[in-house]
Amino acid sequence: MPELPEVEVICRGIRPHLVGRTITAIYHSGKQLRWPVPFDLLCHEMIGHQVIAVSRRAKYLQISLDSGSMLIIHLGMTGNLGFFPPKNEPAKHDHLRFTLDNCMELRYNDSRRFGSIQVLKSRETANLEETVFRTTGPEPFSNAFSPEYLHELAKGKQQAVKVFIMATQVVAGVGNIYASESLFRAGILPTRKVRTISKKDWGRLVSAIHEILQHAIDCGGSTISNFINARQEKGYFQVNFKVYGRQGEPCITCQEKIEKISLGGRASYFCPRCQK
DNA sequence: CAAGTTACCTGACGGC
DNA sequence: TGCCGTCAGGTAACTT
Repeated sequence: MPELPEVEVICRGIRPHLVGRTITAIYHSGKQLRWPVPFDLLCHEMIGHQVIAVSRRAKYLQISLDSGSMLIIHLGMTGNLGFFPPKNEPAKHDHLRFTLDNCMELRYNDSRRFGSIQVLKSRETANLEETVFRTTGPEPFSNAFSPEYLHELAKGKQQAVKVFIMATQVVAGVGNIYASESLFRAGILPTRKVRTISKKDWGRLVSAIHEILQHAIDCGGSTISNFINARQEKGYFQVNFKVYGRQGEPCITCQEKIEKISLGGRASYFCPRCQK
């Protein structure tokens, strides 16, 4: 489900309801996510502790506790978080429920179970950039994500640019939808080999990624099938899709038919006239 | 090495 | 109505 904008929307949505709250109980469906859920550790590090911060790095949510420990949550393709009164019956695929001291529950729902939950003890939360995020590229809104950085990293590489910008080692948080949309905005074909892209075009792409991601965050993310924010509201960026899911339809700019191809095993959409 | 493919899992949808 | 194949917002572990 979520790319960077959706994770950011969830992060901002849950933060005011979670910071300052103490976890009083945790329930687990018993089902494994991407990795087994470290349930005993989760209970030990969280129950009786207060949440002091909620943040995002790449597509991961970071929940910091007053014990110094940290919960790192990835939502995979179909994961979501929301608050519910405990008397509400848990939904199918609610795999974790965190009861709070204000009698609400934070629930983690994930039908495909591609998401993950990690618990870091206090001494493991220092230098996350050298440990957990050692192989994760810069945030797209950071200064490190520059045309110079991309141009240097692309030297000698044969990779298609769409596969390149979706690689988490290159830049964090750009998934399948926003990769296609950003390349359309930048006027670059998704199949272009990265070694052939000029620094000027990398500049266009960096700007396009900034604009697309920011617009999507402002729209509350994209809701394709089931994305909803912490208040159970849908995002509406999907009405702004210019190429994603529009194969066969006319390009918004030139009326040429939008094409769909597969790159790196992922559906990729582009305008064969506007993108070069 | 880089680059391409497969696996993980459930649900929705289209064709028959 | 249902059965089957395909596809889906991600990522890591394979193979080539």
